[in-house]
Amino acid sequence: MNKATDFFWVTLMKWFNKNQRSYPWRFSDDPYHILIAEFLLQQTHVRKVESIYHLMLTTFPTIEKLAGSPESKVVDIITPIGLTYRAERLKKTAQTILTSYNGKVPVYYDELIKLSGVGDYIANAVLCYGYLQRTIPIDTNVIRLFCRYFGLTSDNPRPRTDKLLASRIREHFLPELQYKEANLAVLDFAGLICTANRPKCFECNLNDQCLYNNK
DNA sequence: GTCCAGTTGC
DNA sequence: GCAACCGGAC
Repeated sequence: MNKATDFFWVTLMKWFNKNQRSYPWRFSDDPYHILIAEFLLQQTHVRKVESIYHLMLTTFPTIEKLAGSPESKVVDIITPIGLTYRAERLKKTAQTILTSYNGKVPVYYDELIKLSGVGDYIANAVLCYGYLQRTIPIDTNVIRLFCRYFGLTSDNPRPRTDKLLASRIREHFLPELQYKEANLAVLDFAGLICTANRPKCFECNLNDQCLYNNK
């Protein structure tokens, strides 16, 4: 890893140690909990997910419960956060895990990605947070932060969907240790400081070397 | 109006 | 590859 990347991670982790956010799903490494959390979090502000995550897990404490419950019961719970088609995918995925994987959330990317409603991001999130594997789920926050700081560009009008960009980040800018913490640090930093609108560059401790701030 | 811990199907 | 999906916050 080069010096600039090293400085980025060291500084970011320093910030994270003082400012990290606390969410219930961060206290679990149960792949089922992670799967539920990531399903709820897609295209949805974390604030809103906080309020129903607990209800989801108390209502469906196990994969068996979720697979055996009527879809409408899931819809009722997630209606307040929108994208209710997630209910059908959640139930379908629970059933698949039950019947095809003996009730255990798959450990392989190729299997995860086949589940209904599970794409590249959720598959990597389950592997990283649930199975503590050395991978990074790349979402809109990761893309935004890296593009700004390192001046990465994309031909794609929606950079967050740019697969080439994602592979470049995976290849060149990943930390060597503490994958889980590093991922969370990016999410928190991007959510609190390097926000989509009106980023708080004035209170950013990375602003010295940030290409976005110095452009 | 834009954005959100994205995924899917056209 | 890209729009559509959904509700609420800013």
